[in-house]
Amino acid sequence: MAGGTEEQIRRAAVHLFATRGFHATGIRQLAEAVGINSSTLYHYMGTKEDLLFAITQDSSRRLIDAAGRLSPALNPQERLCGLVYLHVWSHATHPEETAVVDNELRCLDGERLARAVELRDRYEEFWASAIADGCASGTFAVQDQRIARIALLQMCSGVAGWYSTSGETSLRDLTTTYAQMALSLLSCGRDHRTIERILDDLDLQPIVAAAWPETAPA
Amino acid sequence: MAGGTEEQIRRAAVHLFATRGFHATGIRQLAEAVGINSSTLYHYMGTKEDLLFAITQDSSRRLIDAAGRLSPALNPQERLCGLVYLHVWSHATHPEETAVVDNELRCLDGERLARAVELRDRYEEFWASAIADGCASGTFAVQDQRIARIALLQMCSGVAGWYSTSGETSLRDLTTTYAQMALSLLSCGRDHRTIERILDDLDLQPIVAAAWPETAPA
DNA sequence: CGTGCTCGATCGATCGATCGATTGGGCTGG
DNA sequence: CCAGCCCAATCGATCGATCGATCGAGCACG
Repeated sequence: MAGGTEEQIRRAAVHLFATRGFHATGIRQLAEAVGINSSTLYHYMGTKEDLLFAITQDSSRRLIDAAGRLSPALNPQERLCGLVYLHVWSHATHPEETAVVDNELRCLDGERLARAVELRDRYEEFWASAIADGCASGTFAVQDQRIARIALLQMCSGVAGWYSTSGETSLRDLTTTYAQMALSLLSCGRDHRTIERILDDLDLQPIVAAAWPETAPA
Repeated sequence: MAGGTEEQIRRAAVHLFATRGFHATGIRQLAEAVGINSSTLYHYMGTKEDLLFAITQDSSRRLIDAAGRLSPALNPQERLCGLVYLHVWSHATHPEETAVVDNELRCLDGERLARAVELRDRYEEFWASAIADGCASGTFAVQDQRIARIALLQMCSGVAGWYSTSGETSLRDLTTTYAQMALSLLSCGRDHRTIERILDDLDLQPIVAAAWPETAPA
C-alpha cells in the first residue's frame, strides 16, 4: 500500500502540485505529507523543480507512448476515437498527474520548459495528422484544422478538472461521450452506440495496460 | 496612455498573475513593473489577495453582465451563438484577465473562493439553460447536457491561451469558427456563412461596448 | 499647516537548500 | 562467527534569501 519512500514523495508531490500549485507547495509541506523530515527529501530528489520536471516528463511520455501504440492501419475516424479515448481515460484516471502537466509547465525554467513543450508538440502531432487525414478523405470537415485540434484537446483535458470515478458517469460512458462530441465537432456525427462499437473494436485495453502498468491489472 | 497609478497597478498585476502565476509574483516585482516602491502599492490596494480578488470579480461580472444582456427572445441556437461569441471575444481580447480568472481562482481563501465560484456558477447557468432549451425543442441533441456544457466552456476558454490579435485569424473568423464548432458539437451543424449571418443579425457590438467600455470606442 | 503620496528601513515569517552528526542493516576479511 | 567497515537513510540545526506587510519620515502642493 505504502510503497517506497521515493514513490510516496512522487505521489504526495503530484497531489500537492495539482491542488495547491507548484509555487504554493512548500518543501516542508511536502515532507510532512510523506511523514519525513524536509532534509530527507533531498536524499531522493534533486531540487523541487527537478521533481516537477520528472513528474511531467513521465506523464507526458506515457500519453505519447500510448498514442504511438495505436495501429497505423486505422482510418481517421478510428484513430481520432482512439486518441480521444486515451486522452480522456488518462485524464479521468490520473487527474492530478495530468493537471500538473497541463497547468504547471510554466514553472519550469527555460531549457526544461522547452523540452516539455517539445513533448507536447510531439503528442499533438498525432492529433494533427488524424484530423488532416480525415479532412483530406472527406470524413471530417472543419473551418480551420489547427483551431479544431486546439479546441478538441482543450475540451478533452478538462475532464481532469471535474470527473470523479465515484460519480454516476462510468469511464465507458465518459470516453464514449467525449468521442461522440469530438466526431460531431468534426462534422462527423455518429450514434452513441456506433461510437461504443468503434471503441470496443479498437481493443484499447492492451495499450492502456502497457502505458499505465500500475493500473488495472485485471 | 499611462493612466492613474491604481490603473497601472491593476494592469501590471493582471499581466504578472497571468504569465507567472499569483504565488510566483512578488510584491516587489509588481511594484517594479509599475515603477514605484513596493510600499507605495499598499496606498492603492489592500493585500495581494485583495488585488487578485478584485481582478477576478471585475472580469467575471463583465462576462455575466454581457451574457445577461442577450435578448431573452432569442431561440436556443441564437442564444448559444451569442454566448460563444461573448465568451470567445472576451478571452481573445482580454486573454490575461480571463486567464487569471480561469487559472488562479484557487489562490483565493475560503470565503472569497466561494464568492468567485458563485459568480462562475451564475454564468454557467446561462449556458445550461440554452443547452437545455435547445435539447427540449429538438434543435440540439447530446448524450449528456452537463458534460456538453463543460466541454463547450473548456473549449472556448482555451482561446485565451493561444490566440493573438496579430496573427492571421481575425476576431470575426475566430468567433464564427468557435460558434460553428459549438453548434456541431451539439449535433446542430451549420454552414460557416450561416453562422456569420446569425452573429451579424444578433448585433452584439452594443453588448460588447456596454460590458467592456474601455475597448473599441469606434 | 495639512493632506495626498512616496520612500527607505525594517518587521517576523517562511522560503528552498545544505550541513554535519547519527543510526542501523548488510557486507567483508580474518 | 565476529570485528570492522561501509553506506543508504534520517534528522536537527541552520544557511542566505526572499516573502508580504507595516511604520514613520520626508516631500510637494494647495
